[in-house]
Amino acid sequence: MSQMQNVERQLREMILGLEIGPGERLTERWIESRFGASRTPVRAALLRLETEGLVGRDGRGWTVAPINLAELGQIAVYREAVEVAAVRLTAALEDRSGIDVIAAMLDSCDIETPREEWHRVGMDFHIELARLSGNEFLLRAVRDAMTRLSRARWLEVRDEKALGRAWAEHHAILAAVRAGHADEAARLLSDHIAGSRDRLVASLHDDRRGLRARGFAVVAA
Amino acid sequence: MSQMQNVERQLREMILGLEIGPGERLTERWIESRFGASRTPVRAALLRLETEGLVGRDGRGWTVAPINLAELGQIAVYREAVEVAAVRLTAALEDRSGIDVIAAMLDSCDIETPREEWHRVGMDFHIELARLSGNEFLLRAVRDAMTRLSRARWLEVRDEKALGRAWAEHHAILAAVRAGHADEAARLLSDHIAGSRDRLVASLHDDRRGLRARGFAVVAA
DNA sequence: GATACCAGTTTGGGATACCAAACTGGTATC
DNA sequence: GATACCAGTTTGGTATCCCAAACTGGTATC
Repeated sequence: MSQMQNVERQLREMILGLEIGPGERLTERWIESRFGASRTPVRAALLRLETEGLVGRDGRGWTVAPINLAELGQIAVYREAVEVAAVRLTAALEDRSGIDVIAAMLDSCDIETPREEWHRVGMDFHIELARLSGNEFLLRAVRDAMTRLSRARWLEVRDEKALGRAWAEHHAILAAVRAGHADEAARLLSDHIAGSRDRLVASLHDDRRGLRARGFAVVAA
Repeated sequence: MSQMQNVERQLREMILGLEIGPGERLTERWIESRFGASRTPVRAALLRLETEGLVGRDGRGWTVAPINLAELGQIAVYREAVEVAAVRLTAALEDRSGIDVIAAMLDSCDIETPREEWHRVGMDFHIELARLSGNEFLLRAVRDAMTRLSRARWLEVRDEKALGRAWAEHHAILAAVRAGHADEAARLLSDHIAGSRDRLVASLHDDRRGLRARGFAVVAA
């Protein structure tokens, strides 16, 4: 594993895990000493994370991307477009057995499962569903969107009822795809994404003072 | 203008302009001497062009991305999803006056216009149409798709009839969006993209021997 | 007290030196 | 003639050094 990949992976995990807060300033020298790498791989890692939208430039200098409520709305529109396209492709396939693997993944979560695992599975559901389409670009788009949503979803206040509803909606989507009902799957997926966005933005909007108190930059919608 | 931006821009232009052929090997030292910059900005530029899909890694080492016919098909599906979503958003806007600017851009091309300009306008049409939606992610996706299609479209053998048909289809799409007919605009755009893909892939498939004779790597569908 | 200014420090951009792995071309061996 | 092998070269990965611009904190001036 090269130093560049090391720094990139660890820095991404620190950002997604909120160990470095949204809006925080980053200096190449701090990262250098933090990970024991020189500035060359550090700069390469920052350039990659910039294209993922996890870090941005602040004039000269780097900052961790803030939580941006307006952006969350735009991402919802974007992912709806690509996820619906992917699901329609998948519903038209002859071999849709990949669905069962995703269903099993959903079922691996129960009341005992830690929140972190629910979070991961909730994102992987959409990524793996897009993968079934066989289209690299749709898959990449969904993965990119989920990465950008990851921190916001982690900060969202979700009760068990919300988790259960999402779980049921995911299963309903799979059932429609499995049956080859493209229109129904598309409708269910659209509704799921819209509802998910509404709850997410509402939760973060209500919580924005608390988030800012934790030192997290939150850009209003 | 920083050296990194300089190298990135010039190298991108050389690749898109086919001054460096698809599949060709690149060495950091050659780029360094070619543009009079040191390896630091050269590496930064390569990392960015890698995310654009214009260069890729070949084990150790860099290569200009080959022309990939299978990829062209996947990109068509991807751009149809995002462009249709963008056009539906735009058709639902109250202020759709931006349409007129795009129409004027189309009309700036006539029989005297050099082929290079037709090529640019043909791509900018789709990019500017996506921009009107106001969604940054849809815009970025369309821009990315057009960048990846650029070289293939340049290599496509297009007669004047084909150019005229594309021009007419573009105007028809604009008219539907201007009238607020989202479904019609979506249908016209879908058909336009599918037809464009079919002609593109067919042309390159027929020409693949000639392309390879010019030293261009062409990956079959 | 407000402000303009200045020296010292920090920071990203760039250039260069060094290294290990991969590649190349030739040679010795069978 | 084919092949295994070895020294020399190339190349990307990394560390380090230098620089100019931006920032900081304090001070002198009004």
